Amino acid sequence: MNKSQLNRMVDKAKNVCARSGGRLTEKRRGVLEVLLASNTPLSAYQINDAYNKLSEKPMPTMSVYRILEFLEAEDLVHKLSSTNKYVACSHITPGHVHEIPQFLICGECQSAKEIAIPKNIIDELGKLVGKAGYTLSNSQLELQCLCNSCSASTA
Amino acid sequence: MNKSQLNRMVDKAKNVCARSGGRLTEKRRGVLEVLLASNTPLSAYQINDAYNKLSEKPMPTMSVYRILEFLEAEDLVHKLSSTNKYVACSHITPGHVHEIPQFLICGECQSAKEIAIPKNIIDELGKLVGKAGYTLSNSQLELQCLCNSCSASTA
DNA sequence: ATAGTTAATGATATAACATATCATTACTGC
DNA sequence: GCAGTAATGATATGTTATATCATTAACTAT
Repeated sequence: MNKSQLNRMVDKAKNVCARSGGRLTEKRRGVLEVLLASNTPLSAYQINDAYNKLSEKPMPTMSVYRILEFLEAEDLVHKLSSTNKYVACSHITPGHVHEIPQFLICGECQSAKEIAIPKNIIDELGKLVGKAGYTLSNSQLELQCLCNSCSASTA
Repeated sequence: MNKSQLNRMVDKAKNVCARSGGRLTEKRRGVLEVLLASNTPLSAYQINDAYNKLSEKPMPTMSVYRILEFLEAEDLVHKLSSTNKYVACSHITPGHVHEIPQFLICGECQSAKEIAIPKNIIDELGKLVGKAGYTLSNSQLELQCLCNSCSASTA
């Protein structure tokens, strides 16, 4: 993502926060920028390192976790629980109705792509789940995949 | 799971290992029994604690991880990567062809149920993934749910 | 049966991921 | 500018996982 795209995203993020009364502070913005600039999901500690390289003043790890928590609540960031990594939401738009995010994670290059899974597939899953005596609550799917460029170079 | 069911499972597990040339040692059997006896998935450290309560000789954590790795390779145990917990496979049968396991995890009581997801749903997912420029590799779904008894008591 | 080999486990250290808690600073509304 | 709230800092600790080298157990071939 280039500089001007990044700035546009940050502007949108500011608006997302404004709507909810949240404050996109300097540090929160910094963490979000680190994620927006990254090609792959990052761990909290990786984010911390990246942030500290850019900023004069290092941030304690604790703050990174707190900030990630905030950004997740604003739907600006998602956590990939299968890999313990964090990724900027690819639909940062004020007023955007967030569906449950679904991710394709490349096992080779670690890239992650956020996709939408059509309602009918989710509904089918929901029925199955129902038959098994459960009810879907928050089903963020994280699918282990290979991306095309990695499967090309592997082959 | 009662004692005789457990023994049957362990016997089957022994056969599963025999087929692959693996050895179901005392300790590996102990770890598997801990998981079979549990109502919920357990972390490696919880397994360690449970094992150490039963056995005279405590086992180092490292061994638990190694044993879990072995049991996973034999498809006797699955790891839930969204919760970092381990669960005994519910289809321990020698010669059983393992499909990708799918789990429903109750966010309230933590119970996990292993289910099969029909091929057609997986195929639909696979098509979607293909359109996004990825290929499914190992897609163990872990769906966050509520089980019926928890949703009854919550309501 | 035993020496050589491989598999399994023990012991120890350390890395990676995450939360708890109390103190301090910064912003916000009056 | 003061009171109240939100954000961050500092520090400690808990939890999950891997690396590595030493030791013990089991299997194999002679």
